[in-house]
Amino acid sequence: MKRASIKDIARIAGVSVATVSYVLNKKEGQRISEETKKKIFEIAETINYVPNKIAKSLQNNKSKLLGLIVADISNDFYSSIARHLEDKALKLGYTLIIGSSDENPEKFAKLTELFSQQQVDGMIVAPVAGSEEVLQRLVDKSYPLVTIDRYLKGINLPGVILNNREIAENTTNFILEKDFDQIIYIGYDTKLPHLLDRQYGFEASVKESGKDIVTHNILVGLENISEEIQAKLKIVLGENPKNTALYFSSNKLAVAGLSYLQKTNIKVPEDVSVLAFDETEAYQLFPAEITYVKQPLEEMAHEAVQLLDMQISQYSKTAKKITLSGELIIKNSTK
Amino acid sequence: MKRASIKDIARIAGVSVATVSYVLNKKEGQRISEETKKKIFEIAETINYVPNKIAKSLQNNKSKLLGLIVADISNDFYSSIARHLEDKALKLGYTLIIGSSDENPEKFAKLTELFSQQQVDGMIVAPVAGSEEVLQRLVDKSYPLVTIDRYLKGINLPGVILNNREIAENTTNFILEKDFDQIIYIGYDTKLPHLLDRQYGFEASVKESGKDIVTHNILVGLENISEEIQAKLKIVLGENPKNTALYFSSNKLAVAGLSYLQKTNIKVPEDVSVLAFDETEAYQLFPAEITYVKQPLEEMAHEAVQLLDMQISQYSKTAKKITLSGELIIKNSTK
DNA sequence: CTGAAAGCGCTTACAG
DNA sequence: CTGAAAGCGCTTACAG
Repeated sequence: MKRASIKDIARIAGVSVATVSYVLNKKEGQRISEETKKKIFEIAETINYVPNKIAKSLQNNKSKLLGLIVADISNDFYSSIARHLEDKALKLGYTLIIGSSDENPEKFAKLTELFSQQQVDGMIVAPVAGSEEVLQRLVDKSYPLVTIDRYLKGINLPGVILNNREIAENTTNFILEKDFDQIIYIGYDTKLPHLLDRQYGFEASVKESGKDIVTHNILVGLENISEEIQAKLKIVLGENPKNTALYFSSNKLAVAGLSYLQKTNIKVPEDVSVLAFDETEAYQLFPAEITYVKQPLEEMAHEAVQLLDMQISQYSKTAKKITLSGELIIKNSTK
Repeated sequence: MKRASIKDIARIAGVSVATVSYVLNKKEGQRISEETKKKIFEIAETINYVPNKIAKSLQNNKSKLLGLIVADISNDFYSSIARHLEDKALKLGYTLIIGSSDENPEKFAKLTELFSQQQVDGMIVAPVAGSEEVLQRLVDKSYPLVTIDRYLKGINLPGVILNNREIAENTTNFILEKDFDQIIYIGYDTKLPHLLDRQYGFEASVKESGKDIVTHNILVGLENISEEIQAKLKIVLGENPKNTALYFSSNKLAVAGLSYLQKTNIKVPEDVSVLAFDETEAYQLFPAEITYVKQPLEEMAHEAVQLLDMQISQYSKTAKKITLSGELIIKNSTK
């Protein structure tokens, strides 16, 4: 069906499209008679007029669309962020286009291209390894952009980030104080700086403590996380682990690891203590309540949208970074 | 910055915009010299030309945007669906705009309005109670639309749905065969037909079986699901439940309920058996593996996008419904 | 083989 | 108080 346009209204009302446009946009300055206004509103109502934002976009070069690229929208962490971003964006009149990169730089590049074609006013991205060039190109074109969750080395992008290194150090110190015989860091085999920061923070704290303690790093790929973690935990923990701490650097890893502890009947926190990054409702189903690092997701979303909106409105063109603090929520999985 | 347009290319190449447009869109019929073609492609490349889909949209009345409205994108179930929809949509050249309704008909209406203004080519919606009128209006305007997960009474919309009633009956029969003393259905206090179908299916099967068995319905609101379920389970299960089955009609409910069993140390499946609708990775952390009804999410997404695309392309204007079957995945939470 | 021109649905500076 | 007209970046039927 053909949708009603401003032209239809003008024709029916017997005025010009300009007048209709002025009235519908409630422009001051232009003084239109109350009578005409009323007539126009009535007609718009009855013929079910819906403004065509596309036409408006073309005119004023603002689509009111924001592109969001995450690794995978079905991941708890990202869908929570997406939800908060959606709310914040809506408040400023933006709607969200989403795409999942699957950690694939080609797909990431394709999504930026697609979004760019769709004329999004800006993008919020969780960059993948190998996407430096694509992002640099966007920045060079001064495309409004803000990173979230992640950041890349060797390229300076505006973004909101967690104090990964610092919170990793603090939380590792928290663990160290408890005098475990063995501490195991479970992370990703990755080049992504935000994850490496967690790992290095962990390692630095252990080293600094000067404690004579056994540590292991279990680093897994992105495929078969569960299988890999379970196999490696089996080796490192052995049959009868005692006085050991597990430090998981993400909720996905934690779920995989906890599942193993569950199956093998290893007691938390009696035998093994557990600390994890990020929340997930899954923790509710584990016998012990999990001590975790809480990321301020809502605040992150708020700052990200804010930062982006400022770039879009030209208030700011600098690669401003906002660092937010994680918070250790201590439960009973760490004795 | 000003983005390069087709006009810039034309000017530099010394040809008309029409020629550029033909070349860039690889239109046959128009026969342009290889030389001109090559020149145009080169210029497009060097000045970093990105086509403006907005302009194209205005011209051909196709935005290649699909609107997705779910109850809450941060919900596991919907973010999984969203992921599949994203993939399917991308294959057909569409990108996805998302919005969360929060079960609020006003917000739902606002989102449809917003998406409509953004000229989405069609919408995939999980309708909320009270959104009948808004949806009817869209249908009347023959706006391409398909429902997913949910459906409403008294309005005939194209959509893909689960065989809720049937799978509820079948799975209830599965439970009934096991001769429990008590079976408890945990569902929502709702008017949403897809959930009522599950409840009625359960009730019908129990009745039909003619078994002299105690049944309870625990129906909760949307706020404080956990607290409400836990309080009610406490009353119904008592201190020392035996030979009882719990039938959860969603994964959210199941997580809340399982969390309670966990805390109160009620053994699954020794004392209480559990069956739930939908998966969630959270189940991994529960001591017993949960028997659940698996919805074919990928297939649903596929059919939904297909159905929508057919409407958009005018192949089909009928309110076609596609019903897919749930599958009972039997694990050891049901003894 | 290529171009001039109209048009998609709006906005807005300008004129009256 | 209101309208004619140009323009946003494209596409496409038509003419040559």
